[in-house]
Amino acid sequence: MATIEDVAKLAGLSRTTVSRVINDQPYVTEEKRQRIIQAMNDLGYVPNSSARRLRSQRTETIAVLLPRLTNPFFGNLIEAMEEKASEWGYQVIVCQTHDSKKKEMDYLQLLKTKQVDGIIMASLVNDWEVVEPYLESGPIVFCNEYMDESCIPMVHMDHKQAAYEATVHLLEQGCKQIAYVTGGPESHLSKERRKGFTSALSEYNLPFIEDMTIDWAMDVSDGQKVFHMISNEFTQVDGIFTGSDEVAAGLIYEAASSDWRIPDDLAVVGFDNQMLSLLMVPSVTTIEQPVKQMADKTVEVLIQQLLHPGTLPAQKYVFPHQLLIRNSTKRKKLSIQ
Amino acid sequence: MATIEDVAKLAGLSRTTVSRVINDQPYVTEEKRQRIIQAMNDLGYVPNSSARRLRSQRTETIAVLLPRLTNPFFGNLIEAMEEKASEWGYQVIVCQTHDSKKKEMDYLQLLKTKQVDGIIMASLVNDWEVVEPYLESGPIVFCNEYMDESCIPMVHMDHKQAAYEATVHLLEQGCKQIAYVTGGPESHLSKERRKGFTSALSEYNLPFIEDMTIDWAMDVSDGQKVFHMISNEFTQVDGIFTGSDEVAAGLIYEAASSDWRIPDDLAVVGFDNQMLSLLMVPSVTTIEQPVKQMADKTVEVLIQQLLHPGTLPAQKYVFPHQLLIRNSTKRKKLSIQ
DNA sequence: TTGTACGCGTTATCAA
DNA sequence: TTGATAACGCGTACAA
Repeated sequence: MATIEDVAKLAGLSRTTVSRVINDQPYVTEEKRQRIIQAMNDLGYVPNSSARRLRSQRTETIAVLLPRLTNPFFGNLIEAMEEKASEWGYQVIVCQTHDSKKKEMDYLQLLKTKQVDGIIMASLVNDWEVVEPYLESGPIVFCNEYMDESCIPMVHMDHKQAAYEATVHLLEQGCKQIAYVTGGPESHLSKERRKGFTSALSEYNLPFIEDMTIDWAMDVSDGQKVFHMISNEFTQVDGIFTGSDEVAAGLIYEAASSDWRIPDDLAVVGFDNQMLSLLMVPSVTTIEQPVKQMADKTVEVLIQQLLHPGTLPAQKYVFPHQLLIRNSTKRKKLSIQ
Repeated sequence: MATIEDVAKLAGLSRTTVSRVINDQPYVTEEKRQRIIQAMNDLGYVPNSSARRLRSQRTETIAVLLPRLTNPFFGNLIEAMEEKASEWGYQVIVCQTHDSKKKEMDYLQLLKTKQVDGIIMASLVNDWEVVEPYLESGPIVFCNEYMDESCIPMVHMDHKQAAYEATVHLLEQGCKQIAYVTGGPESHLSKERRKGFTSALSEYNLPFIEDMTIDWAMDVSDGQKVFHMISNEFTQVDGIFTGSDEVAAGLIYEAASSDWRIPDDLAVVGFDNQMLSLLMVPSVTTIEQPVKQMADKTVEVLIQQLLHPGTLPAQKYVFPHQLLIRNSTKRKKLSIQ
């Protein structure tokens, strides 16, 4: 492994001069610059990143915390983040918390130990008071998840409003008994969604029925289970608000081999507008999130803070969503009425 | 930022002793150990990772190169890899090459610059001769992709055999004109698949027709385009071998709004057994890959090399696949015959 | 325009 | 059982 010292010796110059060439600094004669470049090539020299990090106190690496990559929403998110970060010369470390408080804390340690310059939290299961101290070690930005009491930049959409709109849509289709199906931990985000759901209900003078709430549904197979629960125990349910397209898909898949008709017996809305939701038969009404824009903005905001600390207010960046009405809720009965 | 020096001073001991405590080394009195632990807590001391890296020449980080995370196969792959790596205390850097030779090389540089200890290549677009020199800087393991001329560990399944079986299945269903649809660069892997495809054809005395080959289909929307090409230009086609479930899904989706019946007019096989392939109507016949096992083995092999260099032969680990026959190829006509 | 010398924070060696 | 000291490889005041 050739070091800067080796290059200097071979070129008959000092480490300093070599360093200047490496970092494109002025005050080096063209002739010597060439001699050094030659020497670097001859030796196959590459600057040692660990030494640079120690010296500069910067790693040019960020960590992205998220629950799990299996969820395509996060897959898309990190894909866009990696691309954006790479444009700025930053590496991205993937950190799957699996909604575990401990794992989330472990990954936050990356900031303290200086393995990363900053952190994006798209997973948030710990309370703010335990996260906050890490801010001393570097910037943190929330993406998707959010928390009012914190004072850091947040990039997300209005989940409350989105849930509200989806629920109103179900009600407009004539649903009288809507089940609320969600998954993952009780995060601030999921609370917001629930608020939107209930506020739509109360607008239609309907109560929120705790019995018709399921809080463990995260993927397709959970969706299948949900359908069986409903068709066995809650036969009066005629609409479902779902926190994910996967759950909605599992539900619809299972309904196909029953005598329940979707949307007429059961209207279903998903969330995220995954490819899946378009391809299902019937296609799934869902909420479109501007994933790429949110990812780009998040990385931008974080890197901005790294490059120019303290110049950015702890702003909220709220992105627009869109309710995509598809066949899983379009009731024919109604259009005839 | 407290350093080891600060801790030493506060505890009234030397850096060396503190270092011993940090690294759980013997030869420290219990009393002094406690004093040091106390001091560390008081100062909120955390060892600086950059300094450790420089000193130890190890980063405890690996890079995973892959084409893109949008493809759920790679999403699942890296999810499993991150989990496994995390068990060993290793960080994972995501590197999306987008099938670009340049990006692939750029990411390989991480090894040279000592930003990572080792690399997993699940993307492989460069020739072996340009990849090989990087082996000097650390171990590389192939996953999914492979290359006979190389001499490093490879973890994958038998794509040739898988493609062969899928094609034979189409032929058994009575297909006479099978289109070959693939995407991405001409990798060794895709060549293997094609070999399997052609060898099945020739076994049934059918020629490989270059005209009925499409090499740019990678996702759902490409699948839709493919269907239109076929229904407009190649109406004689009655079966399709597809390199991905996404393409198969797009094709099937588009066929639904035409007068083509699947599988009777057109039988379709996918690849990877994504959730999607099960949920489509009709469900998609596909090849199941043992993603998690492959991911685990790959990480295991790489870390093995990091911990005990030179103890492992450059073996191939070939995992079994499985042809899952579903409705997109099960012809009713035939079962009556 | 170039070089000397120090420090970034750790750990390993060796002597006490 | 403990500590002084020398690396690890690089960047940068400061001096020349």
